[in-house]
Amino acid sequence: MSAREKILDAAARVMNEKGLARATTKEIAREAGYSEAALYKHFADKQEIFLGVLNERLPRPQASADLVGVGTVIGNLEIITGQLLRFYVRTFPIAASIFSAPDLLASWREGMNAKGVGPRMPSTGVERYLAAEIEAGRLAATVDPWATAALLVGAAMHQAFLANFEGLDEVPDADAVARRLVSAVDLATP
Amino acid sequence: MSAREKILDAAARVMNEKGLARATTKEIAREAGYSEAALYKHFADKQEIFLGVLNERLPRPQASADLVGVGTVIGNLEIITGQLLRFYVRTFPIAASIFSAPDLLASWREGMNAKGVGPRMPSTGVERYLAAEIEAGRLAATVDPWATAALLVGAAMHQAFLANFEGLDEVPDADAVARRLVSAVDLATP
DNA sequence: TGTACATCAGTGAACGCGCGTTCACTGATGTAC
DNA sequence: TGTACATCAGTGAACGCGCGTTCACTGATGTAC
Repeated sequence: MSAREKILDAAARVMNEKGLARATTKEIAREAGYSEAALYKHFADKQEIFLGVLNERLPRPQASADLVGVGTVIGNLEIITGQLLRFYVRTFPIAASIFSAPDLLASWREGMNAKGVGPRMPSTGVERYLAAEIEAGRLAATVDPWATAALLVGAAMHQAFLANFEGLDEVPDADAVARRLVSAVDLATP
Repeated sequence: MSAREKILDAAARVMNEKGLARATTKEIAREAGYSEAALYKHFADKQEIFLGVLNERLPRPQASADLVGVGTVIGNLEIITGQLLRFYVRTFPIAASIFSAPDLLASWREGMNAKGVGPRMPSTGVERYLAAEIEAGRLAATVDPWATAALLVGAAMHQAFLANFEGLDEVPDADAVARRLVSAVDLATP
């Protein structure tokens, strides 16, 4: 593994364990097993290390397009919601940190915009899945894909927030929570 | 207004505008119109200022108990969801910041636990409201108060997060968003 | 094959700066008699 | 009423420290001929 990758791994670990405020060049270098000076052979400055972590070390949400038409819609939404709970619980600590440094947040947002990704990916993914199931005649046309996606994705993020707030690294009984959330949305079949 | 209150106001403003990372004693003092030394006449250290802001300057979620039995359940949930959107959009920047400083997060959590409040207040509030409406016979007993509250509160927080991420200070079309979210949960009447 | 040189990841030590905090002090206000 | 003293919010200047960053250097590896 290249030094660059080791440094990003180390930085991600420090950010997760000690928080952005204590993710200093000294800590990152120590964790990576290099001198502080070595960081500057691979990154222009500290902010570039953080951007590297955000862009290359945050978990990616899973795509749900391949579930269209298979199994049951409710079963699929339970799977998707479970994945979202796991995704957000791992993403939250670092992603939330960034709000303490508006400069970093702005750089990250610009980078994301340039690549056409961003924090709406999970909800637009679920929205597209629901629209496809309506199209496939497996879900009533009265279902609002945007709102339903907003509810499930939002609830997943919120549960992940609560778990992180309490110092947990996973949402307790994630699958049961996912089932209960899905059962409370309005999902008429045609 | 006492110096203590002015300092807390100033700190809250700096935290909102420049972020926790740049909320230095110098900035807070300047914003408050005092010398840095004056801060230490009213607070033991910088962390105590931050805890003061968290405990005394974060908006409080509104209670929804007084809505039971009046108007319509759906109308009330739209009002509640709209309030949640406004609550979270103002709370989010500072609350999220805290995840960059786990020490501060831990102190805050302990203080909250001691007072019996915490980040579950909005969802338990909505949950209690729904349970009361079921009790009052205005909502089917098949509705799951916990899950319904988790969906609406979660979606509100998520929409607030998206707005903040984009640098906005309010959720666009909050009332329309609230209506659409409420319409997508399963709310059978008896 | 041997030799001279170029490249480059990595380092120890130092740099200046801004941070949180403390110090000795001031001056206004209150209190005792 | 006047005087002596106590209290206390607030300050300017300084403190030491840890931060991000740079510097001159090393030594291993690759390359030309």
